[in-house]
Amino acid sequence: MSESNTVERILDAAEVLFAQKGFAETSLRAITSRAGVNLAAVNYHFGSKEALIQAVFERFLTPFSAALSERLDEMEAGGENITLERLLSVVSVLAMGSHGTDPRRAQLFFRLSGLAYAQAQGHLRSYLRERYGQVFRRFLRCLGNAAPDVPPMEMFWRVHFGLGATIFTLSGMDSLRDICKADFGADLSAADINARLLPFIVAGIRATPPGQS
Amino acid sequence: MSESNTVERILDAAEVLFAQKGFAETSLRAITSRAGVNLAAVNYHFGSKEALIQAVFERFLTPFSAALSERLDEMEAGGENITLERLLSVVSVLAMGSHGTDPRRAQLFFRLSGLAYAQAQGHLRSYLRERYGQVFRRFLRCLGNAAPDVPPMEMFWRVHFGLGATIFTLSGMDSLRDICKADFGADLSAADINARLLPFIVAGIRATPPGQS
DNA sequence: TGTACATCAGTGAACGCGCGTTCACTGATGTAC
DNA sequence: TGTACATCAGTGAACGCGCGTTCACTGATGTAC
Repeated sequence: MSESNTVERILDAAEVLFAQKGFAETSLRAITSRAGVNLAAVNYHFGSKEALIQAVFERFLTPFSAALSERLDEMEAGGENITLERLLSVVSVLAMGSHGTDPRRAQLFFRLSGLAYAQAQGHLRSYLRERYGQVFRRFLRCLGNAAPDVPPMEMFWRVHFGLGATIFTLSGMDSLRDICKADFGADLSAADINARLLPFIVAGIRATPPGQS
Repeated sequence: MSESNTVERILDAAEVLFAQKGFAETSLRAITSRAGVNLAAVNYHFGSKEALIQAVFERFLTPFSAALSERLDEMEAGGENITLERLLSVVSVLAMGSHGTDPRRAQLFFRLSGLAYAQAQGHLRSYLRERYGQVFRRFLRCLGNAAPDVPPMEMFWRVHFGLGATIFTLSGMDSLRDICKADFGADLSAADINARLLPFIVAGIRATPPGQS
């Protein structure tokens, strides 16, 4: 392998611990000790804690956004009529599957995204925007084509509403699932929750915009 | 006043700084220096940083949940038909207005809630659940009555989806508003965004549940 | 009315601790002549 | 083939810093006799 094993182990450990506790609350000592590597290795390989955080996101998002781009290419080339449901389920499947087959990875992904939005002082947010903004805007355009009744600006907000519902729910999924089990006796999987999210978001996006008949 | 001025000033400063940076990233030195009080005053009045965090939430949520309870009493006593739109707009108005008339306060509230969900290691989340869970469950029951076609468990999830959309959007409102202004030339107020959230959530909650005709 | 004591908000300085980062160093591997 | 040097992943120990918390103390106000 061209990448050293140490780098991967640091990223694995950081991913889990950041998702569990947050960025500021996770020390490099905790990460390196979990990874079984020397404390100084983080600064040796990444340069700083901040750069490590970005690297964790990059390892998640780069394959994801590449796969999304590719799927969008295929769908557009196919000339088929691309529905809202289709677009959202493609994203959902890619998010769940583009990091190996471990569904726990996908949950980490959403937890980290939630943290990133809540905590990031700017460095992370602007980095993500610059790095992945293009794919995001393309996806937004596809959504607009699939729901031509919704004006672009309305769509912009509704996508963020849906993103918020997704990130918030999947980021706090464990405790919500516990409550659900205690109150309703139903033991839901991540896929079950996803299946509930989709119709909610589709209906929200399709809602009659305010100030329209 | 029975409460000392120092206590209020600490809470004011903590509220703003926590919302700006997060809990771990905000030091007691930053808070006390902004408040213009002695560093030791936080531990004197609150006992610890953790207790200060809880106190910040309590000052927000206690008047809010009391006002919500009261409004629900009124509505139920009135015998009127309580619609989904009505319920959600009551919550929205109370959240916006129950902390004086300053709309900036409401935005802080959502930012803090987002942080609480993302960061809270448990102490804050379980504290909030214990302290305000009853009002929340009552509100959930009202929603169930207003949309009898949605099964209780489905409603549980959809309310959290809507909560997620709200908290996520209003918590990151400033930067989303900037993007919206840059991309669409529209300068939206918090009230405008709220007006867009409401139909999205109502439509999402009313969506045909999966596995139903 | 005067004195002794209790209470309490607030203070200034220091405490020990864990943090991210740095630095001189090791040892293995590759390269040039 | 042998030797000298360069590169590079990784290490162990220490650095200085900012953190939350503690503690002995002050000064004002209230209370008992």
